[in-house]
Amino acid sequence: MKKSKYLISKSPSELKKSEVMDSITIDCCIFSFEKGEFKVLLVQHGEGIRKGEWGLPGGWIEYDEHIDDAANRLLENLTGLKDIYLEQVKAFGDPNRFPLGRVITIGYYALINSENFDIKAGFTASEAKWVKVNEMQNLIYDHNEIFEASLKHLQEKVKRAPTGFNLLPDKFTLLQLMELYQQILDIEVDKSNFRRKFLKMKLLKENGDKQEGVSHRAAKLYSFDESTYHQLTKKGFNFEF
Amino acid sequence: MKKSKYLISKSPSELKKSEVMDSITIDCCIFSFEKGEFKVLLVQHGEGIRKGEWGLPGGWIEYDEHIDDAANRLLENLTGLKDIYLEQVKAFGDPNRFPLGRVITIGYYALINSENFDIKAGFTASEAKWVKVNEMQNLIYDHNEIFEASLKHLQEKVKRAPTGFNLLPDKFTLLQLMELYQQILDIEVDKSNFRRKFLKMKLLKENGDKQEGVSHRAAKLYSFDESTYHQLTKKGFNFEF
DNA sequence: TCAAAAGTGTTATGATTACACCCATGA
DNA sequence: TCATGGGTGTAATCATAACACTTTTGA
Repeated sequence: MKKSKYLISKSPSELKKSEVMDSITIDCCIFSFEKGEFKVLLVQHGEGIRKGEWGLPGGWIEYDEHIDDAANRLLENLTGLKDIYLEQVKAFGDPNRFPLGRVITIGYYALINSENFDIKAGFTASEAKWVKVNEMQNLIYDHNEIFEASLKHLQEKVKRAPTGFNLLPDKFTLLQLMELYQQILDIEVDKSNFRRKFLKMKLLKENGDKQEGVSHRAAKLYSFDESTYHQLTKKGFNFEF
Repeated sequence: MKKSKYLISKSPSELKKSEVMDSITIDCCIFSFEKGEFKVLLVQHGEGIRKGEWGLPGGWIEYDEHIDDAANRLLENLTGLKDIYLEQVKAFGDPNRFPLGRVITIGYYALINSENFDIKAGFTASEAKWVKVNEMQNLIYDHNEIFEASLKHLQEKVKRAPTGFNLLPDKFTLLQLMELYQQILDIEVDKSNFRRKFLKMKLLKENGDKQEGVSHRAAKLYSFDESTYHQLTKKGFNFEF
């Protein structure tokens, strides 16, 4: 599928079944947390009437493809990564959201661990960029609305399930985790209280490793203990701070 | 729009722009709480290959109509009620969810106060029925999945915003409210603790009225105080029990 | 030895839980 | 007077918030 999402060359009803769905698309907020900064990936539109403007990456859905699979395919094409954490936000259906015809879009968000990610896998530097979540610019179409809804959805999710781990490397320090929560939720938390609360949950396991090459006391490294999470998942967690 | 949602007489691409979107629909869980019972509205399909089976009410989206407006229109046609509480759940996009072609559906749920609702406004008795949420039967297509997702969405919503009031009449007793929470969340709560917690929130106002015609001590009637809610809404509520 | 971040301890306050108990009303 | 639901009180326990404090490390 080489066609740009935003270039409609024929009217939707001329498209054949064997191609893609003609009036519905996917748009995706890809979040990352790199060097303590919470960011989203934007792409520059290379074709169509809004050429050069920035928006969220998106694409069409193939006729016999699950919408979740379409989002995963899009993500893999863009980043080269498989098995990314992905969640649907909702459908956006203002009839005027897209100027060239009636197109409903389904918003998704993805959480990637930018450690093993190379933006050039999908794009050259001029076509994609990371921007800080709290410094979002004006985006094409209704993409600011999609971004806001995705962020809100992630904030709610992160408060009741240990979702944030998907943004961190396998091993991380407690203060990295704390910084992550602070930035996603846009709050300040007390270090001591954060430690106590998180450690009490038994979701983290130590393996004796410590930070290396830092010019201060080396912090213990933790990893997320999925097994105890699944045991406790029924009860309903509360990650509020 | 007289066409049944589930009867596709022409292939989607033959439909004209001036009609409806051809590969996307709305399905809606309509919840009510009547005589202490938490229920959903099911309709019997009158046309198409699955004639006679039960499912959620649904319909097409017009070409120049917002999806939320489509859901509202559907709801009004069905119930005769305007300004119903309505929320989108998500899109459902399994390519095999609908046997006659590729149709993605957007799930919504509505909360109605069955006091001022007459099911016959939209349907005759043989075409629609209320079923208890905890006694759900097998439904057509993927409607069980849509129902489960809607219920979960409502459960989450009700825990962090005073949403449940939409299911109650304007004036209600504390124990009716408690019964509602118990049924939506499928939990048991302590009467005394429920009272204390809810009253401390200042979301309820008394107006001196009491129950009438009951064969036990008459309970005070409360109503939801929207103004204090909006003052406090920033802080983020916690309705967990 | 100093800065910088890691990590610990303490206390007041408030929320939650699990009870037992009393009250008002119509049948 | 009794059944039925309405409504109150209390004490133990647990969670949270706001602090001050100590430890380790490389430069």
